[in-house]
Amino acid sequence: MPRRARLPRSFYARETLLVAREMLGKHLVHRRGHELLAGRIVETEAYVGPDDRACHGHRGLTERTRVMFGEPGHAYVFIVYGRQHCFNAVTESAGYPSAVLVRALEPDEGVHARTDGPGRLCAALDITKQACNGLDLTGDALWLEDRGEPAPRIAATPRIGVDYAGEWAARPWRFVDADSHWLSKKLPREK
DNA sequence: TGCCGGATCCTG
DNA sequence: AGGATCCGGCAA
Repeated sequence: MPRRARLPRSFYARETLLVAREMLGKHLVHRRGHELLAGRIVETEAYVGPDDRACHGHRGLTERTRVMFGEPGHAYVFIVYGRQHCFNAVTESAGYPSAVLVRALEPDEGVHARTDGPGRLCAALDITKQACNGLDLTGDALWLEDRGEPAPRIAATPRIGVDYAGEWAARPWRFVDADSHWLSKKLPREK
């Protein structure tokens, strides 16, 4: 069995909006012992630098956001509302806080629970802050892979759950596979 | 040390 | 529509 083609660090070390779009259609894979838990990414959000009021890095470097300020191609996993874990891939360059949140997957290998929503997909893939925050995405535990599938049709909307961010909340930095049935929120109906 | 808000989810 | 739930960040 050939080693799976993980996305290289150079994939992540680029403009966050571009990475967020290109992550659609890639597969997120978590190795848990002998089994793999995986899903096809159908929804992402970009969090872009210290000026973005919705980005955790906006408030500066803290213990919670340390990974986000580090090298690209690492997992930034945090806990919200006491119970939900959220998975991000760190982007751009060290010192610049930016990441792509994965908000929904289409389940494939080993996954039976719901994967629509950032907290649900982490539960379904057994991604936790304790075990996964800071993991190198070019390593053997947690990674993204390109299976050579055609790029999906992409739609952009404002990000979810960041109304506190003022004008930044309106920016269309949520990206979805426009043809997916596995999104965390429905798209506005097409004309 | 204490308080407050949150990149969500579930129930009713 | 509203409550659960608890950690991190900041003020004191």
